[in-house]
Amino acid sequence: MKIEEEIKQSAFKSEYHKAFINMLYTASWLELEQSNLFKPFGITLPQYNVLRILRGQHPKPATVSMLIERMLDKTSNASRIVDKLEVKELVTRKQCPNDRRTVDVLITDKGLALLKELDVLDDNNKTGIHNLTEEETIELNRILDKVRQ
Amino acid sequence: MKIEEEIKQSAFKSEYHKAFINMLYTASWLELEQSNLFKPFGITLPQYNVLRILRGQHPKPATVSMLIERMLDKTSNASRIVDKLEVKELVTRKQCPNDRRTVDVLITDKGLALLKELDVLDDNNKTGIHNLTEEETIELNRILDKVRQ
DNA sequence: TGCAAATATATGTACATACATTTAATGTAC
DNA sequence: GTACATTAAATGTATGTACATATATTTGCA
Repeated sequence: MKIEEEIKQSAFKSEYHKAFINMLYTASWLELEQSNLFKPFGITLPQYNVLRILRGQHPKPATVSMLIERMLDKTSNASRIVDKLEVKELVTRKQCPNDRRTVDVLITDKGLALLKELDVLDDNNKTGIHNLTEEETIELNRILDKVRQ
Repeated sequence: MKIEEEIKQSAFKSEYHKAFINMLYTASWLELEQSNLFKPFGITLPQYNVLRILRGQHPKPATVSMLIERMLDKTSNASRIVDKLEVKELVTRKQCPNDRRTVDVLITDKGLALLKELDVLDDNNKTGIHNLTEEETIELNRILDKVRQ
Protein backbone atom coordinates (compact mmCIF):
# COMPACT_ATOMS: atom_id res chain seq x y z
CA MET A 1 0.00 0.00 0.00
CA LYS A 2 1.24 3.49 -0.77
CA ILE A 3 2.52 5.36 2.24
CA GLU A 4 -0.09 8.11 1.74
CA GLU A 5 -2.91 5.63 2.32
CA GLU A 6 -1.19 3.87 5.20
CA ILE A 7 -0.95 6.95 7.35
CA LYS A 8 -3.92 8.72 5.72
CA GLN A 9 -1.93 11.74 4.65
CA SER A 10 -2.88 13.10 1.24
CA ALA A 11 0.27 15.01 0.32
CA PHE A 12 3.89 15.35 1.34
CA LYS A 13 5.97 18.51 1.10
CA SER A 14 8.41 16.75 -1.23
CA GLU A 15 9.50 13.34 -2.46
CA TYR A 16 12.34 13.61 0.11
CA HIS A 17 9.95 14.24 2.96
CA LYS A 18 7.84 11.32 1.82
CA ALA A 19 10.90 9.07 1.67
CA PHE A 20 11.86 10.05 5.20
CA ILE A 21 8.43 9.13 6.58
CA ASN A 22 8.32 6.03 4.37
CA MET A 23 11.66 4.83 5.76
CA LEU A 24 10.59 5.16 9.40
CA TYR A 25 7.20 3.62 8.71
CA THR A 26 8.53 0.67 6.72
CA ALA A 27 11.27 -0.07 9.26
CA SER A 28 8.71 -0.11 12.05
CA TRP A 29 6.49 -2.33 9.88
CA LEU A 30 9.36 -4.80 9.39
CA GLU A 31 10.17 -4.77 13.10
CA LEU A 32 6.57 -5.54 13.97
CA GLU A 33 6.50 -8.41 11.47
CA GLN A 34 9.70 -9.84 12.94
CA SER A 35 8.67 -9.37 16.55
CA ASN A 36 5.35 -11.15 15.94
CA LEU A 37 7.34 -14.04 14.49
CA PHE A 38 9.44 -14.22 17.66
CA LYS A 39 6.71 -13.59 20.21
CA PRO A 40 5.76 -17.27 20.75
CA PHE A 41 9.38 -17.83 21.82
CA GLY A 42 9.27 -15.08 24.47
CA ILE A 43 12.13 -13.14 22.97
CA THR A 44 12.28 -9.52 21.85
CA LEU A 45 14.21 -8.16 18.86
CA PRO A 46 17.02 -6.53 20.85
CA GLN A 47 17.43 -9.76 22.83
CA TYR A 48 17.56 -11.72 19.55
CA ASN A 49 20.19 -9.39 18.14
CA VAL A 50 22.39 -9.77 21.21
CA LEU A 51 22.06 -13.55 21.01
CA ARG A 52 23.14 -13.46 17.36
CA ILE A 53 26.23 -11.43 18.18
CA LEU A 54 27.08 -13.91 20.93
CA ARG A 55 26.68 -16.84 18.57
CA GLY A 56 29.06 -15.09 16.15
CA GLN A 57 31.69 -15.11 18.92
CA HIS A 58 30.97 -18.56 20.30
CA PRO A 59 32.74 -20.38 21.90
CA LYS A 60 34.65 -17.20 22.78
CA PRO A 61 32.89 -14.82 25.18
CA ALA A 62 31.93 -11.25 24.35
CA THR A 63 32.14 -8.23 26.62
CA VAL A 64 29.32 -5.75 27.12
CA SER A 65 31.29 -3.09 25.22
CA MET A 66 31.61 -5.42 22.25
CA LEU A 67 27.84 -5.92 22.30
CA ILE A 68 27.25 -2.16 22.33
CA GLU A 69 29.67 -1.71 19.44
CA ARG A 70 27.86 -4.27 17.29
CA MET A 71 24.27 -3.61 18.26
CA LEU A 72 22.03 -1.91 15.73
CA ASP A 73 21.06 0.66 18.29
CA LYS A 74 24.31 1.92 19.79
CA THR A 75 22.74 3.92 22.58
CA SER A 76 20.62 1.15 23.98
CA ASN A 77 21.41 -0.45 27.28
CA ALA A 78 23.21 -3.71 26.72
CA SER A 79 23.57 -4.45 30.46
CA ARG A 80 19.84 -4.69 30.97
CA ILE A 81 19.25 -6.73 27.84
CA VAL A 82 21.86 -9.21 29.09
CA ASP A 83 20.00 -9.17 32.46
CA LYS A 84 16.87 -10.44 30.72
CA LEU A 85 18.74 -13.10 28.76
CA GLU A 86 20.50 -14.28 31.91
CA VAL A 87 17.20 -14.76 33.73
CA LYS A 88 16.01 -16.94 30.82
CA GLU A 89 19.31 -18.88 31.03
CA LEU A 90 20.15 -18.07 27.43
CA VAL A 91 23.48 -16.49 28.41
CA THR A 92 25.90 -16.62 31.32
CA ARG A 93 27.82 -13.67 32.72
CA LYS A 94 30.94 -13.76 34.83
CA GLN A 95 33.69 -11.35 35.74
CA CYS A 96 36.70 -11.63 33.49
CA PRO A 97 39.81 -12.64 35.49
CA ASN A 98 42.27 -10.64 33.34
CA ASP A 99 40.40 -7.35 33.62
CA ARG A 100 37.96 -7.40 36.47
CA ARG A 101 36.12 -4.35 35.11
CA THR A 102 34.87 -6.35 32.16
CA VAL A 103 32.32 -9.13 32.09
CA ASP A 104 32.45 -12.21 29.90
CA VAL A 105 29.08 -12.90 28.32
CA LEU A 106 28.59 -16.34 26.80
CA ILE A 107 25.67 -17.87 24.96
CA THR A 108 24.48 -21.13 26.57
CA ASP A 109 23.47 -24.35 24.80
CA LYS A 110 19.87 -23.38 25.49
CA GLY A 111 20.54 -20.04 23.75
CA LEU A 112 22.12 -21.75 20.74
CA ALA A 113 19.20 -24.15 20.46
CA LEU A 114 16.71 -21.27 20.55
CA LEU A 115 18.56 -19.41 17.79
CA LYS A 116 18.50 -22.55 15.66
CA GLU A 117 14.70 -22.67 15.92
CA LEU A 118 14.44 -18.98 15.05
CA ASP A 119 16.71 -19.42 12.02
CA VAL A 120 14.26 -21.86 10.48
CA LEU A 121 11.41 -19.44 11.14
CA ASP A 122 13.37 -16.63 9.55
CA ASP A 123 14.29 -18.67 6.48
CA ASN A 124 10.68 -19.60 5.89
CA ASN A 125 9.50 -16.00 6.21
CA LYS A 126 8.92 -14.80 2.67
CA THR A 127 7.13 -11.52 3.36
CA GLY A 128 8.45 -7.99 3.57
CA ILE A 129 11.91 -7.68 2.04
CA HIS A 130 11.27 -10.89 0.09
CA ASN A 131 8.65 -9.09 -1.99
CA LEU A 132 11.59 -7.47 -3.80
CA THR A 133 13.59 -8.91 -6.69
CA GLU A 134 17.29 -9.54 -6.14
CA GLU A 135 18.07 -6.42 -8.22
CA GLU A 136 15.74 -4.24 -6.17
CA THR A 137 17.32 -5.54 -2.98
CA ILE A 138 20.80 -4.65 -4.19
CA GLU A 139 19.60 -1.20 -5.25
CA LEU A 140 17.92 -0.72 -1.84
CA ASN A 141 21.18 -1.56 -0.06
CA ARG A 142 23.08 0.91 -2.24
CA ILE A 143 20.57 3.70 -1.60
CA LEU A 144 20.47 3.10 2.16
CA ASP A 145 24.27 3.20 2.39
CA LYS A 146 24.18 6.51 0.50
CA VAL A 147 21.64 7.98 2.93
CA ARG A 148 24.10 7.44 5.77
CA GLN A 149 27.09 8.84 3.84
CA MET B 1 29.63 3.78 5.21
CA LYS B 2 28.65 0.28 4.18
CA ILE B 3 26.40 -1.49 6.62
CA GLU B 4 28.99 -4.27 7.14
CA GLU B 5 31.47 -1.77 8.56
CA GLU B 6 28.88 0.11 10.62
CA ILE B 7 27.88 -2.90 12.65
CA LYS B 8 31.21 -4.74 12.22
CA GLN B 9 29.68 -7.79 10.64
CA SER B 10 31.71 -9.25 7.81
CA ALA B 11 29.08 -11.21 5.92
CA PHE B 12 25.32 -11.52 5.65
CA LYS B 13 23.43 -14.67 4.83
CA SER B 14 21.96 -13.02 1.72
CA GLU B 15 21.39 -9.68 0.07
CA TYR B 16 17.85 -9.85 1.51
CA HIS B 17 19.08 -10.36 5.03
CA LYS B 18 21.51 -7.48 4.58
CA ALA B 19 18.69 -5.25 3.30
CA PHE B 20 16.57 -6.11 6.32
CA ILE B 21 19.31 -5.12 8.78
CA ASN B 22 20.19 -2.10 6.63
CA MET B 23 16.57 -0.86 6.73
CA LEU B 24 16.33 -1.06 10.53
CA TYR B 25 19.78 0.46 11.00
CA THR B 26 19.24 3.33 8.58
CA ALA B 27 15.80 4.16 9.98
CA SER B 28 17.24 4.30 13.48
CA TRP B 29 20.07 6.48 12.11
CA LEU B 30 17.54 8.88 10.57
CA GLU B 31 15.51 8.99 13.78
CA LEU B 32 18.59 9.83 15.82
CA GLU B 33 19.50 12.62 13.39
CA GLN B 34 15.98 14.06 13.60
CA SER B 35 15.71 13.72 17.36
CA ASN B 36 19.02 15.56 17.86
CA LEU B 37 17.65 18.35 15.70
CA PHE B 38 14.57 18.60 17.94
CA LYS B 39 16.25 18.12 21.31
CA PRO B 40 16.92 21.83 21.98
CA PHE B 41 13.15 22.35 21.72
CA GLY B 42 12.38 19.73 24.35
CA ILE B 43 10.21 17.65 22.05
CA THR B 44 10.48 14.00 21.09
CA LEU B 45 9.74 12.49 17.67
CA PRO B 46 6.39 10.90 18.62
CA GLN B 47 5.30 14.17 20.19
CA TYR B 48 6.32 16.02 17.01
CA ASN B 49 4.35 13.61 14.86
CA VAL B 50 1.22 14.05 16.95
CA LEU B 51 1.57 17.83 16.74
CA ARG B 52 1.84 17.61 12.94
CA ILE B 53 -1.33 15.54 12.70
CA LEU B 54 -3.12 18.08 14.88
CA ARG B 55 -1.92 20.95 12.68
CA GLY B 56 -3.28 19.07 9.66
CA GLN B 57 -6.70 19.12 11.33
CA HIS B 58 -6.55 22.64 12.73
CA PRO B 59 -8.78 24.46 13.53
CA LYS B 60 -10.84 21.27 13.84
CA PRO B 61 -10.02 19.01 16.78
CA ALA B 62 -8.82 15.42 16.51
CA THR B 63 -9.81 12.48 18.67
CA VAL B 64 -7.33 10.08 20.24
CA SER B 65 -8.47 7.31 17.88
CA MET B 66 -7.75 9.54 14.90
CA LEU B 67 -4.24 10.14 16.23
CA ILE B 68 -3.66 6.40 16.61
CA GLU B 69 -4.91 5.79 13.06
CA ARG B 70 -2.51 8.35 11.59
CA MET B 71 0.53 7.79 13.75
CA LEU B 72 3.55 6.09 12.24
CA ASP B 73 3.57 3.60 15.06
CA LYS B 74 0.02 2.31 15.38
CA THR B 75 0.57 0.43 18.61
CA SER B 76 2.04 3.30 20.56
CA ASN B 77 0.11 4.99 23.30
CA ALA B 78 -1.45 8.21 22.04
CA SER B 79 -3.10 9.01 25.39
CA ARG B 80 0.20 9.36 27.17
CA ILE B 81 1.86 11.32 24.37
CA VAL B 82 -1.04 13.78 24.52
CA ASP B 83 -0.47 13.92 28.31
CA LYS B 84 3.07 15.17 27.75
CA LEU B 85 1.97 17.73 25.15
CA GLU B 86 -0.78 18.99 27.43
CA VAL B 87 1.67 19.61 30.27
CA LYS B 88 3.80 21.69 27.88
CA GLU B 89 0.62 23.59 26.84
CA LEU B 90 1.09 22.62 23.20
CA VAL B 91 -2.36 21.00 23.01
CA THR B 92 -5.68 21.19 24.88
CA ARG B 93 -7.94 18.25 25.62
CA LYS B 94 -11.61 18.32 26.48
CA GLN B 95 -14.49 15.87 26.48
CA CYS B 96 -16.54 15.97 23.29
CA PRO B 97 -20.17 16.95 24.00
CA ASN B 98 -21.68 14.77 21.21
CA ASP B 99 -19.99 11.56 22.29
CA ARG B 100 -18.74 11.82 25.81
CA ARG B 101 -16.49 8.79 25.36
CA THR B 102 -14.27 10.72 22.96
CA VAL B 103 -11.90 13.57 23.67
CA ASP B 104 -11.27 16.59 21.44
CA VAL B 105 -7.56 17.28 21.14
CA LEU B 106 -6.59 20.68 19.74
CA ILE B 107 -3.21 22.22 18.98
CA THR B 108 -2.67 25.56 20.76
CA ASP B 109 -1.13 28.73 19.33
CA LYS B 110 2.00 27.85 21.28
CA GLY B 111 2.01 24.45 19.55
CA LEU B 112 1.57 26.00 16.12
CA ALA B 113 4.40 28.47 16.79
CA LEU B 114 6.71 25.64 17.85
CA LEU B 115 5.95 23.65 14.69
CA LYS B 116 6.75 26.71 12.59
CA GLU B 117 10.20 26.91 14.16
CA LEU B 118 10.78 23.20 13.57
CA ASP B 119 9.70 23.51 9.91
CA VAL B 120 12.53 25.96 9.26
CA LEU B 121 14.99 23.62 10.94
CA ASP B 122 13.73 20.73 8.87
CA ASP B 123 13.93 22.66 5.60
CA ASN B 124 17.54 23.61 6.28
CA ASN B 125 18.56 20.05 7.09
CA LYS B 126 20.37 18.71 4.05
CA THR B 127 21.76 15.47 5.45
CA GLY B 128 20.44 11.92 5.32
CA ILE B 129 17.73 11.50 2.72
CA HIS B 130 18.99 14.63 0.98
CA ASN B 131 22.17 12.80 0.00
CA LEU B 132 20.04 11.09 -2.64
CA THR B 133 19.16 12.41 -6.08
CA GLU B 134 15.50 13.03 -6.86
CA GLU B 135 15.46 9.83 -8.99
CA GLU B 136 16.93 7.74 -6.18
CA THR B 137 14.35 9.15 -3.78
CA ILE B 138 11.49 8.18 -6.08
CA GLU B 139 12.97 4.70 -6.52
CA LEU B 140 13.37 4.37 -2.74
CA ASN B 141 9.71 5.25 -2.21
CA ARG B 142 8.66 2.70 -4.83
CA ILE B 143 10.78 -0.05 -3.26
CA LEU B 144 9.57 0.68 0.28
CA ASP B 145 5.92 0.56 -0.80
CA LYS B 146 6.64 -2.80 -2.45
CA VAL B 147 8.16 -4.18 0.76
CA ARG B 148 4.87 -3.54 2.55
CA GLN B 149 2.77 -5.03 -0.24
C1' DT C 1 54.61 4.86 44.94
C1' DG C 2 50.55 7.52 44.73
C1' DC C 3 46.91 9.70 42.59
C1' DA C 4 44.25 11.54 38.74
C1' DA C 5 42.33 10.13 34.31
C1' DA C 6 40.35 6.68 31.65
C1' DT C 7 37.66 2.55 31.07
C1' DA C 8 33.92 -1.07 31.86
C1' DT C 9 29.77 -1.84 33.62
C1' DA C 10 25.74 -0.93 36.34
C1' DT C 11 22.05 1.98 37.98
C1' DG C 12 18.55 5.90 38.06
C1' DT C 13 15.06 8.51 35.58
C1' DA C 14 12.07 10.18 31.88
C1' DC C 15 9.95 8.82 27.82
C1' DA C 16 8.07 5.51 24.55
C1' DT C 17 6.36 0.83 23.02
C1' DA C 18 3.55 -3.35 23.41
C1' DC C 19 -0.12 -5.35 25.21
C1' DA C 20 -3.66 -6.47 28.72
C1' DT C 21 -7.10 -4.64 31.63
C1' DT C 22 -10.33 -1.09 33.36
C1' DT C 23 -13.77 2.54 33.18
C1' DA C 24 -17.22 5.07 31.09
C1' DA C 25 -20.41 5.89 27.42
C1' DT C 26 -22.98 4.36 23.60
C1' DG C 27 -25.39 1.02 20.53
C1' DT C 28 -28.36 -2.76 19.92
C1' DA C 29 -31.11 -6.94 20.61
C1' DC C 30 -34.66 -8.78 22.97
C1' DG D 1 -36.31 -0.36 28.75
C1' DT D 2 -33.04 -3.45 30.60
C1' DA D 3 -28.96 -6.47 29.45
C1' DC D 4 -25.12 -7.33 26.77
C1' DA D 5 -21.83 -6.12 23.37
C1' DT D 6 -19.09 -2.48 21.44
C1' DT D 7 -16.37 1.60 21.43
C1' DA D 8 -13.13 5.37 23.27
C1' DA D 9 -9.89 6.47 26.26
C1' DA D 10 -7.12 5.78 30.30
C1' DT D 11 -4.28 2.95 33.21
C1' DG D 12 -1.03 -0.90 34.67
C1' DT D 13 3.12 -3.50 33.73
C1' DA D 14 7.18 -5.26 31.34
C1' DT D 15 10.52 -4.01 28.06
C1' DG D 16 13.50 -0.90 25.70
C1' DT D 17 15.75 3.82 24.62
C1' DA D 18 18.34 7.92 25.80
C1' DC D 19 21.10 10.03 28.76
C1' DA D 20 23.25 11.20 33.24
C1' DT D 21 25.54 9.50 37.10
C1' DA D 22 27.76 6.02 40.17
C1' DT D 23 31.07 2.35 41.24
C1' DA D 24 34.90 -0.45 40.56
C1' DT D 25 39.11 -1.31 38.26
C1' DT D 26 42.98 -0.30 35.53
C1' DT D 27 46.24 2.81 33.31
C1' DG D 28 49.47 6.35 33.07
C1' DC D 29 52.39 9.66 34.69
C1' DA D 30 54.55 12.99 38.09
